Amino acid sequence: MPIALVDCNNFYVSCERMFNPKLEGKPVVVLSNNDGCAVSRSNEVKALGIKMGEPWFRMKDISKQHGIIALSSNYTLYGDLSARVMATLANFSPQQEIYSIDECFLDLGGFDPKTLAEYGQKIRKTVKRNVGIPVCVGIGDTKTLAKLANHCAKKGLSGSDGVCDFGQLNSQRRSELFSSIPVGEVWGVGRKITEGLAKLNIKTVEDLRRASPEYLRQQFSIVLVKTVNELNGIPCIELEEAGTPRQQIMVSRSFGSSVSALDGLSESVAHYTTRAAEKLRRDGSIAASICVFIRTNPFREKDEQYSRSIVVPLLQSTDDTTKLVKSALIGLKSIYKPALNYAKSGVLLMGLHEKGSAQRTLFDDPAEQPRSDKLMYVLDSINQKMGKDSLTIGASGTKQRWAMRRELKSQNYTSDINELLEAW
DNA sequence: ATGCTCCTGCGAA
DNA sequence: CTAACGTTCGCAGGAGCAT
Repeated sequence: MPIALVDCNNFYVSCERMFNPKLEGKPVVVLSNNDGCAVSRSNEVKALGIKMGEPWFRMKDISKQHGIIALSSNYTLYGDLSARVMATLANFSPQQEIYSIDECFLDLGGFDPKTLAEYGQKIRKTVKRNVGIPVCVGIGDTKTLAKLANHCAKKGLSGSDGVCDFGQLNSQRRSELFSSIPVGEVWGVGRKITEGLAKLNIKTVEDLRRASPEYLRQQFSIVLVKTVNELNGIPCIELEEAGTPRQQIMVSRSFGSSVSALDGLSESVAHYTTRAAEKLRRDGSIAASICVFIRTNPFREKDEQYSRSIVVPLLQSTDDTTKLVKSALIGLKSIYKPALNYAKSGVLLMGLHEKGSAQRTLFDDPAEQPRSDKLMYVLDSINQKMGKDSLTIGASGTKQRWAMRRELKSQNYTSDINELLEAW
């Protein structure tokens, strides 16, 4: 059963180029939050040898030399364009799994196997024309093979022009191709496992494909065995369609500059909890506990280091921002240590379950739940109508000096008419 | 021996 | 001028505990 993996090329950079064509043909990087390090690179930047995750301050010199254009990440824009790409791709298959912001799997079972490469080209042309984003298509009998085929398509391996269909290869050609690909390119094989495999002299995809599953099970984990099966065309990882809500919700950020006082940390924690609670309500879930963490900057080795977290159980599972914030701030107070340079804080909502299934406590006030629901409904409605944080809780503060740096951000072209006009 | 919860490591984008 | 290094999610598996 063939599966396609469609992946956008240099997605964030491609989004920026769509609304600013002057960036076309030039070296462009998009930076992570806080303008920290490279998370998306144009081909020109890759050619200069700049690696994924390279810190911005360390590439400033080479950037000046080659006129690299750096941009802060603009998730409002990328999220919006992602939704357009996914909606377009949904037309090409009855079953779609949106795997990340820039890629999805499509079930191509039932299509004529001989025409799949052609179909892949049609997908590419349609997305490019309708949305403006370039994509590559990989096709294989399992999700792992589809991912690998996509890698080949991106690299232009085995004569592929943006589309690679492993179904077209006979076993001889496939072996040759797999022998030329380092094992670390396989989905599920990261740094550690690549190291471990190298010790066993398993270095290419072909080496891994032919390795003994029993031996790998003993040396590694069941996950790697599944990967090997998938490389051999035996499906072990199902296509998952949307529906199952998340099991945990994390919101955390590094600060724009370090924070020492409890006040500043409290504001940040209240703010992240507000964001997390919004996601929670969007999922239709409630949380049983909230974890709060703070930490100093491990890269500043001269600073005293400190990293603590605490789980605060809620008396009753809830999706109420005010209750979650109260608990989070109690937790924060208990782990706060004065006179340190904190670099980051965050919250994690845990023990999530469906809202309908709330366990009630013996001493419930029956009027309380509807009151809370009504308040959250009003809060969400106003913010949806008037914009994020039009109405928010006082504990988040107003100055937010800890807010992250985004000095190089482009406009919100697709979600704010004034910013679009400004860009013209 | 079995089943849980909590925590860490790993991988992914 | 200096210092400046991301975020969010799931899964596996071991430790620790209770039964």
